[in-house]
Amino acid sequence: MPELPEVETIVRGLRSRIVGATIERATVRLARMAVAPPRTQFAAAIGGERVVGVQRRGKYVVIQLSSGRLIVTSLRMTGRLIVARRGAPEGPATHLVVHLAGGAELRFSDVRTFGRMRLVERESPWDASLGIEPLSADFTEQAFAGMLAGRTTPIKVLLLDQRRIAGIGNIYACEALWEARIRPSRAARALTKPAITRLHGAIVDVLQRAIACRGTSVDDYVDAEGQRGSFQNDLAVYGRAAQPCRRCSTGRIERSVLGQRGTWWCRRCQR
DNA sequence: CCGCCGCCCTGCTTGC
DNA sequence: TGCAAGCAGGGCGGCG
Repeated sequence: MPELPEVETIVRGLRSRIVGATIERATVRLARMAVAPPRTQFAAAIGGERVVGVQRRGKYVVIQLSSGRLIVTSLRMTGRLIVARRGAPEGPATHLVVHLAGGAELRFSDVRTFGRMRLVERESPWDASLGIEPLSADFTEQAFAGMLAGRTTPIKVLLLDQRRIAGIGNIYACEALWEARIRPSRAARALTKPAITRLHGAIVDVLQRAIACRGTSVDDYVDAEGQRGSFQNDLAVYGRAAQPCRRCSTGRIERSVLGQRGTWWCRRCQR
């Protein structure tokens, strides 16, 4: 499940490998993986473009093209973006290949086929519905407090809402709430000022630590070079049902469901 | 604007 | 042991 730290790691890998390269052509093997504006063929449209930059926005990989257009990729749960030499062994479920001049290719694979690669016209407000970047200067404690004010939504559900904060997924929502000692089901508006301060800091901290570990590989995630991350070794709660809490050691990690998503937490030290 | 629900899809887990 | 049903989950469209 690529979330912000995984996508950031992928983007950094892509940046050093495909910026400056010219796109010769693309092969779309599974049509629904490639979305383009009406009456535009994705593969034909990107042929001849040059890659001028690679950015991250929330959980999206944004490849900037010389025409000013963007290739915006959503990896969802099992999507992978890997750069390889032409002819090198190919992983399973490779549904789209972008062939680059010089013999490299960008491979987009996805076992569950939920991922999408979208061609976006220049000046398009494609990310208008995405919220604040949690690692940017805009993510102040005051801005965060403003999102929570008056909301009865469980705090964990709010953390997953990409319209407010962009990039947090299930793993890091669980981990940040544990670090801040806040129960995931707590109504957002019920957080005290000290709790908001702790959670704001925990979000930034856990995301930065995960980036330093090149992401969490609990299942499918690998970076642009096909390498796994290591933050799965540092997880305090996610996927650790029935195991002792790493902080209080007497509490056992519980699993419940919030907003249709598995949620892991310590009943003893998260309130 | 807001929140909720169902759908998309396939591999793994569960239970008989 | 074998098989089918159930489950998982990010984003999006539809609905109230």
